[in-house]
Amino acid sequence: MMDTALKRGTDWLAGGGLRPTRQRLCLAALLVGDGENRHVTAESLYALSVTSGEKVSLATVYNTLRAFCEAGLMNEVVVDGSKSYFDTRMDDHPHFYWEDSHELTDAPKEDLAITGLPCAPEGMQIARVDVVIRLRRA
Amino acid sequence: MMDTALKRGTDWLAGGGLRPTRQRLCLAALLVGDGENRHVTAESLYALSVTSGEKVSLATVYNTLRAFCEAGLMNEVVVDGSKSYFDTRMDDHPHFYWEDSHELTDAPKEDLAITGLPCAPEGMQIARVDVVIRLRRA
DNA sequence: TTAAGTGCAAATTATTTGCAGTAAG
DNA sequence: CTTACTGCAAATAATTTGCACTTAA
Repeated sequence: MMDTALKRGTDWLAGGGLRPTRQRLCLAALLVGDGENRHVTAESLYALSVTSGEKVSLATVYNTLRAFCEAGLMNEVVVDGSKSYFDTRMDDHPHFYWEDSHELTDAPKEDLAITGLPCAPEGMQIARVDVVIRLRRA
Repeated sequence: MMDTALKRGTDWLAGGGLRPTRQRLCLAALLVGDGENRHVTAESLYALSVTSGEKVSLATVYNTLRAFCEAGLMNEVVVDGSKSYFDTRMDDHPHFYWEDSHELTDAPKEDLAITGLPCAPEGMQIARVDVVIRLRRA
């Protein structure tokens, strides 16, 4: 009997039309295995893979995260000039960025709305609107 | 008679309580000399200094931009994981990020409003809300 | 079989730092 | 004077790439 995390990862990969290699399955299971959405950096996902016993090389983690984004399975979120965060949740939603711990989490979307968004300039379209709520210790 | 750009730069520096060295005056004049607000990267400001004839070393441009931010004269804006942008405009306002040219410009603020912003979690306060409108060629 | 995927180590890019020299107060 | 500031070159940090090897289809 196939464990749930692995199955979820397999399905998720298939959804992106990506070839299910050992390393991709491992990372997919770590990312979506519990059905929750997750925010990682290349470094943090690499650490997870090491802990899980199925180590994937750091370069491959980078390449794989990029592949997942290109396949439309994840989004890259930019909050901090120094690192890239990757989010398994695909709908447009705001983020909390914890300035002291450098962590990224989802912010409740429910009631948030942006009104009076400027029109895109001539010949351009709005690809996405990123909203990052920066939190500081009170 | 002191030229306007230089005077503006001098006043601006004084406002931050920073010692007016040759290099800081040069960069300040390039940044606020025309009274407009401006978006630069360390690299682009360095290039400007070279063109202006008053070259400032790249490392000093980095250190100086950082000093200007700490003095509350500029803000760092994060849009792209690979570079840091610095904005001379200090009020909270949205930005346009041109995905193909990697340029950052101000978006009209007038009518933009965010409603239903989630409350800051326990013990935290909202330091800032960054809104980046990503533009793509239509 | 065969093109896509992988690991490693070396290469890049953006940024920071150590330190000896220079200048502002 | 004396402490902050500067420039350079070397150091870091995050990410990418070249290339020989492995593996899914």
